[in-house]
Amino acid sequence: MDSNAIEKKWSGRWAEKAAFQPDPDPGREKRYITAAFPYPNSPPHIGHGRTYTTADIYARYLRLKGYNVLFPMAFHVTGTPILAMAKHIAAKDPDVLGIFDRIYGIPPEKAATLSEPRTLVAYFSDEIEKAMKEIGYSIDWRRKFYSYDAKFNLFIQWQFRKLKELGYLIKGEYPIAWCPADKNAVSAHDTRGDVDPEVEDVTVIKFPVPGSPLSLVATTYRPETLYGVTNIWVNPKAKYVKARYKGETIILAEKAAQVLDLQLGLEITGEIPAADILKMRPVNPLTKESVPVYEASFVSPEVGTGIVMSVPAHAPLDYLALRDIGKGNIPMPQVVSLKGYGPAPARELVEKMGVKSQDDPEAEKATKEIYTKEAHEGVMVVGKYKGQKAIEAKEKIAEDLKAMGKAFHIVTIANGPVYCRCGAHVVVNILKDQWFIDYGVPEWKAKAKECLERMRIIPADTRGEYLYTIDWFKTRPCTRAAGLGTKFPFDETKMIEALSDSTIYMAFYTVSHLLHDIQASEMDEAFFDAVFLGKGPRAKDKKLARLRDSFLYWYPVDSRHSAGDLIRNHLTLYIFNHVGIFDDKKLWPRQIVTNGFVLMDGTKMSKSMGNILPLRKAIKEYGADVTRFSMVCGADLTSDTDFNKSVAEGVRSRILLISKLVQDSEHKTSKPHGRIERWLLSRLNRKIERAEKMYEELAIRELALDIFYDVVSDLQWYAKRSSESNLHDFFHKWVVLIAPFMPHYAEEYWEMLDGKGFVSFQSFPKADHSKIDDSVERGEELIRKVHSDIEKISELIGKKPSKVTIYVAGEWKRELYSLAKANPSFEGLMKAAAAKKMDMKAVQSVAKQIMKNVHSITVPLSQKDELDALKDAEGFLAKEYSCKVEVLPEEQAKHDKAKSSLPDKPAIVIE
RNA sequence: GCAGGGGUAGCGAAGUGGUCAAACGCGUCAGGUUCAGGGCCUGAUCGGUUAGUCCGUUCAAGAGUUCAAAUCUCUUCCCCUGCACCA
Repeated sequence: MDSNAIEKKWSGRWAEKAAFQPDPDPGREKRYITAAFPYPNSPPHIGHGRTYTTADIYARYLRLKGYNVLFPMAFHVTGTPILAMAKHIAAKDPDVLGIFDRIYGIPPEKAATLSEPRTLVAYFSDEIEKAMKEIGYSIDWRRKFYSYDAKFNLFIQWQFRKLKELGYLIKGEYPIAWCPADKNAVSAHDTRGDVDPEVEDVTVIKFPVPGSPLSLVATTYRPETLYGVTNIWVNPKAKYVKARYKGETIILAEKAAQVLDLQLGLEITGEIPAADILKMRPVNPLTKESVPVYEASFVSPEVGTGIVMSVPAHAPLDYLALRDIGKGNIPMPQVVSLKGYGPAPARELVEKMGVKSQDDPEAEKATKEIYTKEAHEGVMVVGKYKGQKAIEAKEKIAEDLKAMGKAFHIVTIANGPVYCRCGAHVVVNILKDQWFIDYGVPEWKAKAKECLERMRIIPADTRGEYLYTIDWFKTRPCTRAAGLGTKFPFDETKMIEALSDSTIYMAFYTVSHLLHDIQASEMDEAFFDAVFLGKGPRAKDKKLARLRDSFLYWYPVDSRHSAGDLIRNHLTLYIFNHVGIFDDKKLWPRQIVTNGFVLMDGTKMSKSMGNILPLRKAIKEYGADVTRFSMVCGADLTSDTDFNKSVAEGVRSRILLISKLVQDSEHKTSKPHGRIERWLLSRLNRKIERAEKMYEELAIRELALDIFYDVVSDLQWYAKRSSESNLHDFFHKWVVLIAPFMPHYAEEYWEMLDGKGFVSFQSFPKADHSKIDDSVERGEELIRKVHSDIEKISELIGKKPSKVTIYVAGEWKRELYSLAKANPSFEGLMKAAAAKKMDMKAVQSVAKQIMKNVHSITVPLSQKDELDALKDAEGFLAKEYSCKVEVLPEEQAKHDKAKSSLPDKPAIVIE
């Protein structure tokens, strides 16, 4: 059977019959499944497939359970990455073109035509759609849209108007990493070396200079150490300036002033030579002490304010700089006590490490060590917060100083210096009218938590992560200056940011295919209010009733699927926005399912490694069903799964084996079921019973092991044990069970087995309890054990058996097991046996065996059951070892060894 | 640092108190096959031992609870992920 041909055949038929294009059907219960929509800036690879495959398996399972199931798909094109990709292509970026060529097989000529964002989107979304069709996702493609479609834009703008009405949209200041040359926000992919600029608040403390209106402003990460300041540092090689800031005149480095101007609004009034500063005696605002100003080379005019306060007891650099100018012996007031150190931990460590000077690279190591240690273990020994932890005092002191006007804070690049690709030094800018969504509103948070509580979360142990994220969300900027998507309705020069426009789009799917005959101009506030909220002036509009009905039929989303990394943003935003926009709790999300990633041959797929397997290539090479299988069955839902050739090959060869067996059992026969068929069906019905629960819990891996791998090994055993194949009944049930995993083969098998209609729409098999037969299964286990024992023994004695005799333990030995259960001690058992007047000599040796596992005794099969099983296998065993095989009860023994037979462990005599 | 998740045989990965020397898959080794290779089949794969057995030592390290621990408790070490404007 050629898998690609089968796939084509069945995907063709599904499409032809519009099998997966459901419409509201009030007579049937619905299930609505969505997965995070793809971002088409490159072709799909197998890593993209896991979430959708999981969702599709689930959707297909629910269909078998009789639900009317909707599984739609669309494309997310919002934001800058598509623009960036188009730009790279336009610039003929060799890296990008090389990856397309080598990995995805897109020749440079073809790639060159994709320099327009919309062309690029069209091409890659088409690739994704094709791949998704080829792999057999049961998606309703009628509902497809792009997040830059005009009608979708109107929907999103409506959403934002609602958020504003609710008071969730606010305007404020926001610090961002900024390139002063490009006059643009900077993120990781805009910087040299792809450094992600981290912004960080830093405290600046004012040291007023007596007798003048001036203040020196010192930057510090450790305001609590202000008690221990001995002096101020400036760099004599740097230029310093005076600047007006909020009615005061402050002194700081010129470079610092330029950088900070953006956020502080400084007016530079003149230069001031470092030599003049060195003569000043500024006042510590906390201790009111006058301190000298000294020079130090470690002070960088670009970091902070270019002025640093010196706390030699706790800052290695400060101590080193003092020592460098011959003042290493001045008194160093202690601020923080640190276990294992004396009153000046910085000096102690510096001496211990033998750091040479402030320019010694070791100085940084010492600094890091002291800072982290003191932050976590340090306790204040002076001041208002004496006795408190340094880390707590730090915040409080900074707040106190700010409240008194003796300090302020600035925002800097924590991991600086970072450079823009244009070469400019990245600084921090404060955006004055940035729009935010305020996820900090307490009622909103409370609703989000309520929703979470009502929701089913799979895997269950990720629930805490959602809760954490809900708590952690504060205000979140929701617009950007550039990118594709939707214009922000209250400032059309801005675009709605990419995570903010994809929070309730699942509602849009319910009507997206019904909008053809509705003009965009008609889709106003009242339109969306009517369709999605059922209120407003058009709520009774008959024309909109169909849309409203469709929405109400499908909503809420019964299961949302995504990779686990989206819990921290998208999935939590999804919860927030649903509970925010939709008052009716019946419309709130019901379930979220998250999964891990796909590894390629054990390592993370990456462009630089070149180990990316394009999805369409995988499908072509291994077939759709094998690819589906290999993507999701290798690991638990949460953990990463490995896609590799040998796993895929293993799946394929198993499918081939099954195909062969199905071919042999195409038609129903009237042949009766023998013991081995009964065994197989017993196993199958047990699996069916378990499978339903596993499907409900999306225990994909367990399912795969149980209803696929395990079934294959059952079938292999069956093939050995049976003389002729009689599997029609078995497959008729099993094929439906496995169909969600391998829909194409399942359809093909179903057809071969004379099934009617699509297997995709059959009923999930019911476990037939009358077919579950414990003794048959245990009997078969026994046969397997005996089979392998014969193998072992004949190998050990180094000869092929010419005759095998199997002695089955007598009934009295079995009775002993029951007695042992009631009397779980050696003496107890012996007494009980004596009371039954058993042959105590024989009992003793059996009892010894039993006592080994007295706490976990299982009652063995009866002698008759064991005999029946083994006699049934006589022919099989004889064939296996090409010799005569005889099964006898122990009582008919012709050999001493028979005595050592035990329940579940017949004696075997090989001659 | 904070939060979350982990450390099990050569590898991946099950296993949450007894039936565990530990599923399953891969790899490796041996044998078989109308056998180039590959595939397929059978067996082995902690050490020792044996007519199918039994014994010893294991589940990051250490301590404890228990008749019984990979599984429960405590301590330590190590690893991974996230920490915001990035889709």
